[in-house]
Amino acid sequence: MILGVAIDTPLRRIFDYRVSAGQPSPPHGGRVWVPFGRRRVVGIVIEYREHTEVPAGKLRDIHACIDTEPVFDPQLLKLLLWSAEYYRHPVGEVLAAALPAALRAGAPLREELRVWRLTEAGRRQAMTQLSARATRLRSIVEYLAHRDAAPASDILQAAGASMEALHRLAARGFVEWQQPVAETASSGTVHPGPSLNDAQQAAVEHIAACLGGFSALLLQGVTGSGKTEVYMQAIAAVLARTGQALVLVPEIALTPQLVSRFRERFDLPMAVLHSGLSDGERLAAWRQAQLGQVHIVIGTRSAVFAPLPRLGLIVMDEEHDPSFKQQDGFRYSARDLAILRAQRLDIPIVLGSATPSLESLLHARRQPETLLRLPRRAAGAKPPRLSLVDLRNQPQTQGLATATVQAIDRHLRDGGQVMLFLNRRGYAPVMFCPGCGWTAQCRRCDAHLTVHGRGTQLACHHCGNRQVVAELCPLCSTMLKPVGQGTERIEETLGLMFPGVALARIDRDSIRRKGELEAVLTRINDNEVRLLVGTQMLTKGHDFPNVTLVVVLNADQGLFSTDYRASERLAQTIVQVAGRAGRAQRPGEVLIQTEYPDHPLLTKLLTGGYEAFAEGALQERERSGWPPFARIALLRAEAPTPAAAMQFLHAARDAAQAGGLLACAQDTNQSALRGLRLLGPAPAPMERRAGRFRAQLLLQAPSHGPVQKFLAGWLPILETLPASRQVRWSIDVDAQELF
DNA sequence: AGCACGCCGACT
DNA sequence: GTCGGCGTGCTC
Repeated sequence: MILGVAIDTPLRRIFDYRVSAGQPSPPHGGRVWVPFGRRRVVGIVIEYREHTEVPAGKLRDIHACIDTEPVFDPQLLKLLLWSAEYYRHPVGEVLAAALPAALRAGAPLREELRVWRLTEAGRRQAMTQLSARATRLRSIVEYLAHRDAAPASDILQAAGASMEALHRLAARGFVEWQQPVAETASSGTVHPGPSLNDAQQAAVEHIAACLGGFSALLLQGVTGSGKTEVYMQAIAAVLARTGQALVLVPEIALTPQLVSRFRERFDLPMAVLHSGLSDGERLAAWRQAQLGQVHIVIGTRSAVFAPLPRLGLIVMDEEHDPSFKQQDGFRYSARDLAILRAQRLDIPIVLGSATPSLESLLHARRQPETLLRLPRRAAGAKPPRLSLVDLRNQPQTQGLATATVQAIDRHLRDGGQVMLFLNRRGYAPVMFCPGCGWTAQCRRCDAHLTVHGRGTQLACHHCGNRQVVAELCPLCSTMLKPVGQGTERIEETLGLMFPGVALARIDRDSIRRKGELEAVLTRINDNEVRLLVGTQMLTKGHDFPNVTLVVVLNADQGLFSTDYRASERLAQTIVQVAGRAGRAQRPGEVLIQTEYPDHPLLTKLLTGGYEAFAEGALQERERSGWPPFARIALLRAEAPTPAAAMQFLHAARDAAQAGGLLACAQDTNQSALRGLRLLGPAPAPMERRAGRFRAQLLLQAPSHGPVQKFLAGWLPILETLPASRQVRWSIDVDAQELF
């Protein structure tokens, strides 16, 4: 019998192994130990065959089976195999990404029920009575001597012994096993939620009516409209049918507060899955999910692969968030895979957002019955009033326009809280020489160094490189000057303008440890802090009931980007930040500082809100042939020299030409590659990063069929290109950021 | 990615 | 005379 085995390696193929007739054969989707080169690795069986093309001299036997049951159920395995193919990523790495590290390393699938310990006799006499030559037995005793009890797998691994050795010790009365204490089951009740408004009620009823079949529902609710409440009541309906629910959120930062709201409502076993867990915690959560012991799983991106035997509903919160697309390695979109998973399981998925992705809006436009709207804020709070502050015609102090300062002062005196949003951490983005125009650049990136610590330190935000700042210009010895504003400097300026007003800054530099964010948020909600400055961190999900004024300090950054998605991101950010204002009784005000008050993005957003902006953006995308009206993939390359990266991409392009792949694309009749184009290669917008030069080649087609067809023919050729050895290259299907 | 083999510079 | 640099070749 021949097994097709997926191995955690960047090689884009599976490896065939033999299993002899007498050996126990592992299940499909189960793990095996196999010899691989000179290593012994864990692989996952994904094919059973009678024959193989592999020459007999190369074919090897598997070493051992690890599992008697699959680690991935057939549905999940199929989804993973599909993903590997779709994202053109090596299967072994894809399967590894979906498995907790412990299982990747060969840990048992099921938690071991037995723990082994030394008996009293073993503790006193084993070392003296055991033969000096029984090294394995002695090391087991030694291992157990300084701990209470341990599962067999730990003991055997540490002692390098086999189960037989443990049994021999048991026979001599030196060790014994016992069942660990069973966990207490939770009561399994769902507390009633608050009463819903009409829109919420309609949404919950609609979702509940969809249970048991596939539908992709967009829950478009303005910030503060009570989306979480809708999720929870919809989940209650699934639980009532004994189903499991999967809740996906963009960031770990959002999980603690969401989890605590869920725990208050659901007195049921739940699990949390995110990158902040230890290997042991992740393994435990994964096992509980797989055994169906937990009813709800809340997790970040990779939780889309969580094993859930009775999955009945998927909820994806902040569905538009870019962190649902993995940005390195296996570049999957958790959003797209969650929809696919729901479709294959024939269950509904709820995509929630105040600022839906254009993909979701297009889908809702084509199938209006899938759109659920929450147009009003839940607690009867009024929507915030947005206005622009024209930076061209008034004096500013350190990036704060006079009108802005006056507004801040007014809100503070009225007893409100003020939040300032600036997507730029540090003190100043540039260190500049007034004498000769020199600026401090990163040695390894095409970027300015950012000034930190009131001008005492320089740091590169792209490669992490840090250095102490020189006071004088290295060229002309003039005193250097920090130019522009970051959150640190805004904090300093506000401190001088509003002495005595308690101030907090929230960004990656000020929030270092776990729990620090929570602590600051508590101080804010207790009204201890009146002025808040922060980056993205402020925009995501947190509730600030006392904030009455929100200021967006530099909206202009995203207005003229080359990235086709930048304007969508900017609009989403502005609307999300604006949504932080006036969530309780007091009405909110939002000020957006700009040099371009007539820019269509801003005027659309102000007069018609996110929907008007999105409408315009969709028309623009349709006209120019970008997603969601087309599909793209990006071939990225990075190398120690700019020439090497470009050479590889040119070679890749030529190879497509030579292989006839592009000729088909230009053929106007029924070619499978119709309408496909290659654009570039071109250097990345920031060509040099961390000392490596980056370039990209863009693939564009009217639908994903041609993209897939093209990549299937192209990738095997790329692997054989001589130029590929000089570069690190990767393919990004449905790329979201153009480098 | 690992890991080993293999052929040229500064050291016990 | 050896330790060790990373080029290149392979993994069923």
